[in-house]
Amino acid sequence: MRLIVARCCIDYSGRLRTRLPEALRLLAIKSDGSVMVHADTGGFKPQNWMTPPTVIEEEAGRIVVRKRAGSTEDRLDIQVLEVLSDVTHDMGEAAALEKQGVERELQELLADAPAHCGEGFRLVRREWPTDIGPVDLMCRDAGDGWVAVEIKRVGTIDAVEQLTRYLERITEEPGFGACRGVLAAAQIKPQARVLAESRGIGCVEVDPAALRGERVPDLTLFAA
Amino acid sequence: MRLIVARCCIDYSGRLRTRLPEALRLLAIKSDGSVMVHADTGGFKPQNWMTPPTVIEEEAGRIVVRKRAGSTEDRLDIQVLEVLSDVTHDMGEAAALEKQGVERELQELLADAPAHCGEGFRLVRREWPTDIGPVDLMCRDAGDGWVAVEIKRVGTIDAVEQLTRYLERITEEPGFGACRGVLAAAQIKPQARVLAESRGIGCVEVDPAALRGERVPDLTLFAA
DNA sequence: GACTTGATCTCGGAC
DNA sequence: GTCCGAGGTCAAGTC
Repeated sequence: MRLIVARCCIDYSGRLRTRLPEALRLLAIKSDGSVMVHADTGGFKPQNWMTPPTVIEEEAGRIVVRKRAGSTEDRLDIQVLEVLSDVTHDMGEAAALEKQGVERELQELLADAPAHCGEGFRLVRREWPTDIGPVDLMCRDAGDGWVAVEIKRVGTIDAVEQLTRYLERITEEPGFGACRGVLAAAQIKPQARVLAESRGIGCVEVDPAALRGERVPDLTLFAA
Repeated sequence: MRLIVARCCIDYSGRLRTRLPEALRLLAIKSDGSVMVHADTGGFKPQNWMTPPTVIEEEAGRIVVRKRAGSTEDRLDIQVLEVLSDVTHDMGEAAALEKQGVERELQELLADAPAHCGEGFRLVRREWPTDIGPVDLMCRDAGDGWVAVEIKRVGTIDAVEQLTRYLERITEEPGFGACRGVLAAAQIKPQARVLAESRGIGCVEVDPAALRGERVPDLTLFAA
């Protein structure tokens, strides 16, 4: 990785055009050709960047980064006015990031314990297919009625729209005339709740930590 | 800005939990408290990061970055095993990025030339207010009928949903019973087009470059 | 302060 | 290849 601290001004053209006036910035060039332009503020997002594959041309006082983007070209034109530092480090291979706690995990937990989505719910199938995408969980309720469950980490108005589209499709199929909808999420936004209730869609907030803890049920609870 | 190149392993916990095994990485700490962890590959997104405001604690072989996140805490725990470089640069103020070619520009161009959204369209108002947000352009068509125009750079299924919600509200108002909807975008996704047409919403693809070129109309076209 | 929308989003998965 | 959905989205603007 090459790290350059320099006074520079930068023009980008591609899907849009931008200009960065003269200032001190960090230019970072990764060994895979990634280029980032960072100011000393503004969080993790660069002011400008280019993802691989790139072509980097360098001459006195100027670095041009180019990339084919379909029929057109992405171009980062860096005018280097003053270099304060320019160092390169050989960093070898990086290891991949391991994640837990996202939507997929929540779906697995609720598939194992569908009653958390509603009294007496039993799982029929995960990823129930429709022609506009899969329903996360298809269940039957205590009275054997069909229930489509949409799972999100955060339940928003979009999740309600998505579930509504699924229900439109499902209720067109024979045998599903009475299919209900339930939105299950770790957190449900108030406006999503209002929209859901106005459409007869149920809302359930679930606690991932509690579900995780239940994964091995305490069978002694009902013993003795 | 402080730039550290070090062999390290990192644990993040917050909305989710992640682990990064031992490897050489760049640790960048901005003067506003932003922290980024970059490998030598993988584009502009850091493997881990923390946006301001943060609290950074440092002791031998360890950097802990913390942040209040509601009732819980975000925490980046960096075990530093070997430091190859550790430099700090004073970078002063950065200048803001100036953009052109995004949705706002497209709205301005179409407001100046609403006929590109449909034959004989005349602009009544930009940002027409409804109680769920503003309609980009409210127009009347050649027959004086109302038309709500939603503008996107890329027209997706979400844009159709958004316009549908506006139309639901507008048609509830007296005098708008016949309001039509048109989705105008530089590019419209096929599935969005299908959904739009199934709901009676029109689709128009517009070329920003052509609109830009028309901005100063060639009046001599009709002269002499 | 909460919520909504846009983004050079990025990234992954499915068809 | 194209499209759609998730994201520790981030960040800006509005209510």
